[in-house]
Amino acid sequence: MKSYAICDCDNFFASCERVFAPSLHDKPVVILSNNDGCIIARSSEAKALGIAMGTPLYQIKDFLEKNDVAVFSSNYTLYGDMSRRVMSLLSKYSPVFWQYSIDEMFLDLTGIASGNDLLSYCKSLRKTVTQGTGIPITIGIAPTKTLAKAASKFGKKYKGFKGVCMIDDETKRIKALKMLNVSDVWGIGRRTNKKLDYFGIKTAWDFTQKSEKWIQKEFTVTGLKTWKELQGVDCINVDELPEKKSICTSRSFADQGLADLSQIEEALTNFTAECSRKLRSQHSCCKMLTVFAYTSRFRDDVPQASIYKTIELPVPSNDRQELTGYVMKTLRAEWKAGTYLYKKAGIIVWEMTPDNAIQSDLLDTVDRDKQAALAKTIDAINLKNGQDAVHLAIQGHDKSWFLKCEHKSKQFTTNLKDIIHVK
DNA sequence: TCTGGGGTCCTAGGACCC
DNA sequence: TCTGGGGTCCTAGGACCC
Repeated sequence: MKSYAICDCDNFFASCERVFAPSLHDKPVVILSNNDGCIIARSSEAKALGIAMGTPLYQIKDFLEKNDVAVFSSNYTLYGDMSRRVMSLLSKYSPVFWQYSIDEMFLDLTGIASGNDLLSYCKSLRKTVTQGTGIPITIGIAPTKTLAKAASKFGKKYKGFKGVCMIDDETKRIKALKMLNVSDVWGIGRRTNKKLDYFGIKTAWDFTQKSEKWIQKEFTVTGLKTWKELQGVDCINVDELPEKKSICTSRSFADQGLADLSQIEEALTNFTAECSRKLRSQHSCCKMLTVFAYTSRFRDDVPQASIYKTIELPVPSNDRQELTGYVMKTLRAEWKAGTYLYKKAGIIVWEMTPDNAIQSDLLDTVDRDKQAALAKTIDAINLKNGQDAVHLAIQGHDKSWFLKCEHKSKQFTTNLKDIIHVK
């Protein structure tokens, strides 16, 4: 039998902020999305106040003030760095691990220990992470990943588990399934839950009592995988080091949005720069590229428009200048006459190939070696002097379209000038 | 007035071919 | 002009995750 552990940071973004603001230890904390738009993370105290995920800030601004809630703009540099510290500690506890998200990691603990020994192993792991980083975590252990996720739900909900919950025999499995709402099962979302509700399926246990055939018919292969995993059959496999199949860089624009082509051009050029950097960092080139821009779906008082155009590159690339050229050409070709307030835009790249295996085109006139050398040099300069110290002219420098973030904490861990002073 | 960003996987349906 | 079915490939969009 397999043993998987899911290690999940508690209220990750809020916990990161609290590491550097200890006075907020028992206080409600919320984190805002880009543009300070809506709530994307909450401390347990904030959850207890009934603040829902995704609530627009303007709707609850007064409520936050009244309840003395600490408010932060998102600081992804800080969260990314804290995540790296946590993941590095976790990965020392098993040769087989898989980082599932910024704040979660699966460990394959098969054969490392079992029963009470496995429990102690994970308790010591939890202590190491909390002491080493200041971030509290919860660990769920079970023979399948879906059951491990369920175990971590219980670990978070019931304090008696002290952050480590294990489902390792039939009695515990059945008990857990009967206590678990089917909507809380990993892989069951809102829509599926609605359908399940219609069939009178309330708990994970109810779900597992249906026949395999029926599940397959109503919920396709995805539902069937979840069904099997809940029975204890390990069938969700993951790559240990997954290469991304697509990379997306997109943003919403502040306030009403942007109307001018030149502003969207500037924004998209910056997104392209970021996207090409992500491509180069995983040593990939992309063959396909999508450019998109939308007006706000929440507004019916202004005209709506959307641009969504995919192109195929003659030769796969990860070069900023070259990709920018394609993006500009596509945007200008798709630009719609009339005045529209674009609220969001971005680019997606996919169909990746390794950057050392590019099949060049006979008609390709670009000197690929020269291009790669230039990109490498610019990346090195920017690493040393700050992102986009060297940039394309069209990227602009006033960044008028750029993000609103009025409550941002400092880069405590990644910028020397923001380091904490000890008196 | 203000409402996130970045992923994966699956399927329905259109285009095309025989 | 009428008449059919089956296969593949592609893509937009849905559903889910954090």
